[in-house]
Amino acid sequence: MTDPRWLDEREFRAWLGYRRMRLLLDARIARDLSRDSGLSDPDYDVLSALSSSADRRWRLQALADRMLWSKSRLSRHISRMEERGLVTREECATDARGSVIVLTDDGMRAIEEAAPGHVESVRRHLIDLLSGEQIEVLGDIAEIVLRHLGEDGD
Amino acid sequence: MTDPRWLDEREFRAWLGYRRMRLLLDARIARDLSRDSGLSDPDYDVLSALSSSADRRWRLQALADRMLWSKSRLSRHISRMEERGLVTREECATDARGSVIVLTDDGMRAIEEAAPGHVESVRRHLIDLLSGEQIEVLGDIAEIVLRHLGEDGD
DNA sequence: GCCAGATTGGTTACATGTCAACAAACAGCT
DNA sequence: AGCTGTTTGTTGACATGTAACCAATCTGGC
Repeated sequence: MTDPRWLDEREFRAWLGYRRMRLLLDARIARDLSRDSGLSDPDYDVLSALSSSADRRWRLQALADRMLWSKSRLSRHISRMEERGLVTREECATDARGSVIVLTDDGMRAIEEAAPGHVESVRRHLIDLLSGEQIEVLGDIAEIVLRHLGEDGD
Repeated sequence: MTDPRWLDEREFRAWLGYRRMRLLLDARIARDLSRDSGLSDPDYDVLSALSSSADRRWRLQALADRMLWSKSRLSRHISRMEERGLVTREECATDARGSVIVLTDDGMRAIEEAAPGHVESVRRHLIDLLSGEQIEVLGDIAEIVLRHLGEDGD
């Protein structure tokens, strides 16, 4: 490899800023969420994904795919949430191997109670700080990066 | 709390995009780094921070502050890196409680060998995908968010 | 129907992070 | 000096993520 193209000042600022923002912003929003609702960030993601389904249920693998989680991670997390009564597992009617994750009434109540505060937190620490154009560009950046990651395999 | 101001379409796109980008982009860059150099992302961060010092050494607490890590996390990570010969601990001359983390020659070699590939990876999956303006805005966003997080305490 | 290979969900072993508690050392005040 | 409260780094108990493996089941070709 020849001498690499190091990051210039502006590029480095963006990269370092992204890294630090990721570290602190996510920690802050997770802390707010936990304090206000007793849910962890992953809890919220699972409940949110489940509640987006009309019948409140998902096959484990399908849910893992949608969330970009490993099966293993989701299986473990579901076990923990099951102990707290937020979700349950049911057998799948069409595939005896399958396990269907179902949002309980308690789980639905938990996400409904947590959502307003969570949105407020996201607004306070991110969205409401930015101009409309900055929000637009952030969306663009994410779209570009994600499309690129989906395309290449190397 | 009255009815919250839910995120509109554009805001939701930015927030969800940020979340997914964080998940996939970081995983991808970490995977490249590990494959090419055998270093984990935290390894790289520690080595990078240490090598930025003229004498290759930092007090543990100061290093933790700079990296925005907890003392506990850094202490544990240093122990693991010490076993691999990347860093060592020395006693502090001016404070008998203190522990000074020192980058070894092997550690310096590791970061020097890893850096070009890492920069290349960051370019390929992020920086080179974006326009100059988008890079600028990303830096702006991070600056705004980080300044805000630093200011408030609630 | 039967078999080879893929898929599904779970589990075990392990890596890594958090939190609380701790001993040792420091710093400021009297 | 002596006392008190703070700072420093480490550790034990625990929460949570990953990787490799496994048994059960499904699938498609024969």
